[in-house]
Amino acid sequence: MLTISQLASYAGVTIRAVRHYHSVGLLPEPQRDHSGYRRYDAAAVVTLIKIRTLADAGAPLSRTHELLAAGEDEFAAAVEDIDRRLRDKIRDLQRHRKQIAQLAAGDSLALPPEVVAYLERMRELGFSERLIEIERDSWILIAAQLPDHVAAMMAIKHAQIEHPTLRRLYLDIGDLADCTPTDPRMPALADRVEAFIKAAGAEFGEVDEGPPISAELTALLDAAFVETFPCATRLIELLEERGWTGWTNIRRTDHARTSTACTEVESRTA
Amino acid sequence: MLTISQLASYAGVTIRAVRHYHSVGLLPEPQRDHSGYRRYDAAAVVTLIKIRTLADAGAPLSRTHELLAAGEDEFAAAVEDIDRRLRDKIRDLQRHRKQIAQLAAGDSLALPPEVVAYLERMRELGFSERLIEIERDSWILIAAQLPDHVAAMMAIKHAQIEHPTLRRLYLDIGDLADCTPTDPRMPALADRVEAFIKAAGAEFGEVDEGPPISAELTALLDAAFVETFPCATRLIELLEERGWTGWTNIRRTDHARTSTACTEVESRTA
DNA sequence: CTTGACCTTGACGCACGGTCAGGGCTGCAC
DNA sequence: GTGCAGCCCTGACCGTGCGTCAAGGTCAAG
Repeated sequence: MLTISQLASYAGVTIRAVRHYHSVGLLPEPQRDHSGYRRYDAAAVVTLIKIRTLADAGAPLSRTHELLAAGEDEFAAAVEDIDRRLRDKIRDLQRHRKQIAQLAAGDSLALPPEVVAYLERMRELGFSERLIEIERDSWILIAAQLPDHVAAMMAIKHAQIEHPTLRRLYLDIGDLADCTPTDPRMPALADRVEAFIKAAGAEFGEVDEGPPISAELTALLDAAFVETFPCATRLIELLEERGWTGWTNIRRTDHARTSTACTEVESRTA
Repeated sequence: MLTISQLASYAGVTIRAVRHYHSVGLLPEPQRDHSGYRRYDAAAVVTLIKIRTLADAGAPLSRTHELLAAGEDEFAAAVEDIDRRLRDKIRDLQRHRKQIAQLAAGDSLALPPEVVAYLERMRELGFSERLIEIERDSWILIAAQLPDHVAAMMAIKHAQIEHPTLRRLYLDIGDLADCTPTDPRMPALADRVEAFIKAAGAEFGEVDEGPPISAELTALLDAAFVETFPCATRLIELLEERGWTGWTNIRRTDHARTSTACTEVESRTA
């Protein structure tokens, strides 16, 4: 007769596992000797090895219970089921590996590669880190909501950033990082923003269907922008005096014509 | 400002998950409004998306914590580490799948295919089910202890089973299933067992090195055998009268020459 | 005022044991 | 006899990553 540790070592499991199987009814409690110790026979070893075989093969313990008692047909069906779930798990893990592989540096965390490339380009062109960060965070949000539209929007952004006027505008906005709302450069900046929007509207015409950035997301992006650039509040005020509302999705105030899709995207600077 | 449900839906997680991240310190607790509700800003969405990105990629939450704060180098190292563990997991699961695939019918549970084939042959030859069961269980035990020796032992067993004298002996032992220790056939059976062992010893000569079935395992197998065939106790007694001890590893009593490896294996009938 | 949809904290549950804590038994050496 | 090492016992908490229920408080609309 075997003690619990002998049983465990025969089957290659821990004593704790044996007692666990007892507690869940997988392995029947054996007789006890005069001092209360469990005493096992060879059949217990066999049962335990079978349990481990099933468990090692990935079957949940709960099913192991039925499987030990099952006939050939049920058993075969159950094996197939377990196998299917193993396949699924493997597929998931392989997907995880691919995702992990794309997580190279900080910027690419949660971002598609087009956006990473765009942020790289911003760095090359000397944009302020603060501006790049808010841009990155904004695109994380957008990519999470509209993954299928990111590529198209990015193409436009890439084109824009090579446009000298707009680039100059971005650089100057980046310099506003720590300025106060009363900074003297603000009115001129508002004029330049307005001029650019008008020019863009004239150049690309009007398009009603644009990327469906929702009003809520727009508000969130605006809020993130003013959070990063406190004086942006003032800039937006100045633009409202000139008849524009919003920032991410900047438009003519109320009765004026709605902006085009292109200006929507083009005017996203943060 | 966002409520917890809005935050959760932006990042594609459940409210419960958000609160869980708070509780483990992954996501900082935001401000509360006048009625105690949590209020989030865009930065929280970004952090949450990053957390999910890492978690979806298979990083454990505990590490996610560090990863969010890590620099590029640590991050790259950590990613590699996670990837390695994913690979390991995949390898394990694939091994599980192979094992599962071998679990076709009852006999093969925890048994290598050679043994399954042997049990099949026993069935074909008309051995009693009881004998086949104890044989199967014995081999489960042996395979668990000495997986590398099973193939060699099985080769010998396969040869033995085709030997007419031994086969006849096995068949008769199988018929003892429900007999009493006083069954009149016992002495003759003991004589035949002895004769066979002697013949086998003469035929194969003596070999000192055999498969290392330990004394404990031998005792266990003997115990399992007498458990299944109660009258085996009597048979072993009769053999002891004739100068033999044990069963699985049957040998000359004390001073007599030790058995050869071949007889050890050959005499394993259960 | 009611209703239903939201929010809060707290706690249990899952699978599979690991790891104490607190105590008893056994056998061997001194 | 006594001390020690090495077994054994039960009971209970720990960890993962949340799901789910309980028992409320809050908010906006009808």
